[in-house]
Amino acid sequence: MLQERLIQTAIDQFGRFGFDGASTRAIARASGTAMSSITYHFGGKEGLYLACADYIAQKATEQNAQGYALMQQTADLDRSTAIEHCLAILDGFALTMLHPDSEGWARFIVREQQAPTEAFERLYGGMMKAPLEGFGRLLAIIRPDLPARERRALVMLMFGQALILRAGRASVCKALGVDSLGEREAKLLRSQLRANSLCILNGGNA
Amino acid sequence: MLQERLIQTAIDQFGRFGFDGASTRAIARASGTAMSSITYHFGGKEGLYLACADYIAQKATEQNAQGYALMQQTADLDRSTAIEHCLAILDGFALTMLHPDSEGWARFIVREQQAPTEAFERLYGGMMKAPLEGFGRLLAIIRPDLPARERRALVMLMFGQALILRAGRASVCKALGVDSLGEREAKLLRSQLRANSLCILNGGNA
DNA sequence: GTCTATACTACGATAGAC
DNA sequence: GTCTATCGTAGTATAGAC
Repeated sequence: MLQERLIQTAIDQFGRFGFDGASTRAIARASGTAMSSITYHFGGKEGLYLACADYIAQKATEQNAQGYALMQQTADLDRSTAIEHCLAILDGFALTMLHPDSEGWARFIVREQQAPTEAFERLYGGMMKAPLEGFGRLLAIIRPDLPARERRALVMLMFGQALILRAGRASVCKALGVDSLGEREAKLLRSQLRANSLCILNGGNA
Repeated sequence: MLQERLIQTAIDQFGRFGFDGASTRAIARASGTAMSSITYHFGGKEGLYLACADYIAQKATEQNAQGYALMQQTADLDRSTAIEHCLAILDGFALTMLHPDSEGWARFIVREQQAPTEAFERLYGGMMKAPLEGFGRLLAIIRPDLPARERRALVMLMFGQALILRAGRASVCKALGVDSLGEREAKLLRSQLRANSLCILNGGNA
């Protein structure tokens, strides 16, 4: 479909060059159509930008369906099961951050976080709010000693460990002495993330 | 000085709009000079961009002088002192990420990490390499059980917890239910970061 | 629906006055 | 060293053909 092709190209270009740096001409050309198609389908450059945010949120939600499942029925979970769910969710997030496919849209999101616009509202509501709150509910089971405020802070810090794999990718590569993160590095980082997370989750009882 | 004013303005504009999105005209205008001054002093837009990277690395190094001090003499430290040094360094990094002043140049760096250019080489060599390696040496004292490879991964994951306070600022604010991170939130996040880090550093012995 | 053609604005680089 | 003026290029938006 033309609209989808335009959006996919646009996500890459907006992520790479930013809203101002990307050009509708180049996006249209790379999508094999004329620039005025963007005006027709999305009303202009800004409409296309917002459509990109919606598209990312929708695709991410679809792709992370099993992660969502782990966060839904949190009512009657025992502690060790909740811990395994947390570890699985974090590992899933790390896998996404490590996966080459996330490069394009992750750039888009990281850029939005630096200077949030209307597009960020759609991204947060569409793909972040539910997972973060679900993770927080699991934490409530695992660390009942922590007040809700501390729990919310803890959620973000734990996700930060995985976020750096994308947002600080260049530094991670340098620090590990590699040009890119391959299978070997992914394995290393994921197992270290799991170990760290276990320490943190058990922190209240250590 | 005119050159410094140009650089400071440019860091803000490049960080906000990216290399292509920022305009030399706007940078010059906001600095109270003509666009051709950029050509004269820096050779052009790209020269100004690289000068920004050098400026950031230099200022960050100056400002973090005490953090560097904590990482130099690592030879004969006992374990609990090394732990306190690690916690202090991480807290210093978190403080920088939380400080409003870092907003401008942090945006510049986060952007560079997404699509590294020559400027990233200067940033890494000028302000990241030494701190990350120093932190790694402290970790070698604290967690002698960990191989060097695992240690390097651990360093990055730990810094990730603090990095999200800048790179994922918009999400952190949303998750905490605030519009911006004030004193209250800073205190909360820093103490939770300290608690997490203690758990991780003691992980090998728990 | 998708194209071409056009109007208008802004960009970076550079030459030359002072 | 800093300015103004100008050139060539590229941006978005829009009108109108098909």
